[in-house]
Amino acid sequence: MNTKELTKELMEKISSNYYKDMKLPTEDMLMEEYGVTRYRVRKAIQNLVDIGSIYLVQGSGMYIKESHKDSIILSNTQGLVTDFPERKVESKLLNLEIQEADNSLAQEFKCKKSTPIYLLTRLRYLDGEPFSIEYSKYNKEIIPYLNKEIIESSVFNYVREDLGLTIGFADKVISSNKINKEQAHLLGLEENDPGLFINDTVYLANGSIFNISMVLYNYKRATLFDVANLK
Amino acid sequence: MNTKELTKELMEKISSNYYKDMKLPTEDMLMEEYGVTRYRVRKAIQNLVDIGSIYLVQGSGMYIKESHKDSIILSNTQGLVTDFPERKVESKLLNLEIQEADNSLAQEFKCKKSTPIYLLTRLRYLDGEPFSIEYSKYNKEIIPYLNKEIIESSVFNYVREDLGLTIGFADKVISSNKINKEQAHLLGLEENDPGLFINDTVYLANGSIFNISMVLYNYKRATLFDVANLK
DNA sequence: TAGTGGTCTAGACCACGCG
DNA sequence: GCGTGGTCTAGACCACTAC
Repeated sequence: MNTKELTKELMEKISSNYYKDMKLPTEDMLMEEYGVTRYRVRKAIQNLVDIGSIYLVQGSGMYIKESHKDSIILSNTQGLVTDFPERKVESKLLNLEIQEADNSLAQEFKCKKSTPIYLLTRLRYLDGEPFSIEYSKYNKEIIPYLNKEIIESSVFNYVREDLGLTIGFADKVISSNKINKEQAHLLGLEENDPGLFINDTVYLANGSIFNISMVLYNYKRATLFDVANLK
Repeated sequence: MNTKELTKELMEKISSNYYKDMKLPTEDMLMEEYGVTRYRVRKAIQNLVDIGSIYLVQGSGMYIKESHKDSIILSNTQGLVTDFPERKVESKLLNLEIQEADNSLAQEFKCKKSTPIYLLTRLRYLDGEPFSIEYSKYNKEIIPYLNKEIIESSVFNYVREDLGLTIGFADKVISSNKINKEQAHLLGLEENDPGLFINDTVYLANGSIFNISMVLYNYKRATLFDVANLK
């Protein structure tokens, strides 16, 4: 059992309330139970800490935190479909076009000028109610083909599973601002209501930028979760 | 040179543009240069990745990202004073009282009922302009004494340096909502303008909760930054 | 294929909490 | 003082990029 498998195993045990005293077994016990070395136990444990599932106290033990399953967990958000596996996610494509990168786009994507870029807008629903509006740009040299079907399910899963690419990380800038009349209409809100915005720049594992998005979340429905390490 | 010192050293070199090709030396070179083992080099590097200073590409190298020094870096925000060392941070105490924990407060703090709790409100200025309003609660059994002077500088620094306590981590829930008339007046905004909210629960390294806050940021001035690991 | 970062082993010793 | 997690060493081998 490698680190990834062990992480998954522990995540499942935690979310199914297997550890009723809200404390994990000690490192030594996990090493023994799964027949792995301390390195793997600690790596898997670190993954759980990073997503806010548990916290560690030196000399004492590893404690399970309350679940934050209704929030978007910033440190590893993989898209709505993956973030909320138990809920109904639907997407409606509002606009799709291809544009050649001008200077500004080329700079954002760190690509050559006139590289083709997909521009698209999606309205996303969670449990049947409008949840977010997504204004996305994809480098077409990396993602050569997109269609309505892919866009209305999960672009990230398509990139990973069908294109076989490895997504690396995303830079996220979070802010709040007033929404306009059109956005309000789409989300079932009023003009000038608050909007929760995330500007994403998404990198493949090889360092190239394949996606830049602005996502506007319905302020009545979306909350974000993060853990800050202050040691 | 231990991991902490090496991390600091590399952070300083990065922020002073020492690495002009925007790439760090290889792990082997850093091991040699600082006379440390690979373990420490990789730990220090990981710290830089976590705060979004650099990103790593297997087989290629370690690349420096654009600085996000004007955003609050969520993964290690230590309070405004520490987050913006080059800018002027001022705080005005609006309210300070002590209250015994009722059932609800006791549950939040995981403390006994009737534990004394400090309640305080601060208006915080960045470079002379109103930046945020902070509604904070501190467990008085852990932080036995607070006064105007401490509150108007940095409570976190007081906790660390004067009380000698080690802060562990903070859970953060981020949302957006309308602000009320009083909040608008304090921040120089209009009633029902958007507000960027963070609800913090802050733990000591020993696992006890010493601080719970709601912070309302001026939506025209504050942005948050985070890196999501998607591998 | 050379050079880079990623995973992993098998240990040792340290720092902290808790009884 | 014992048991817990934290730091660290000195290696080995793997996976990926870039040429």
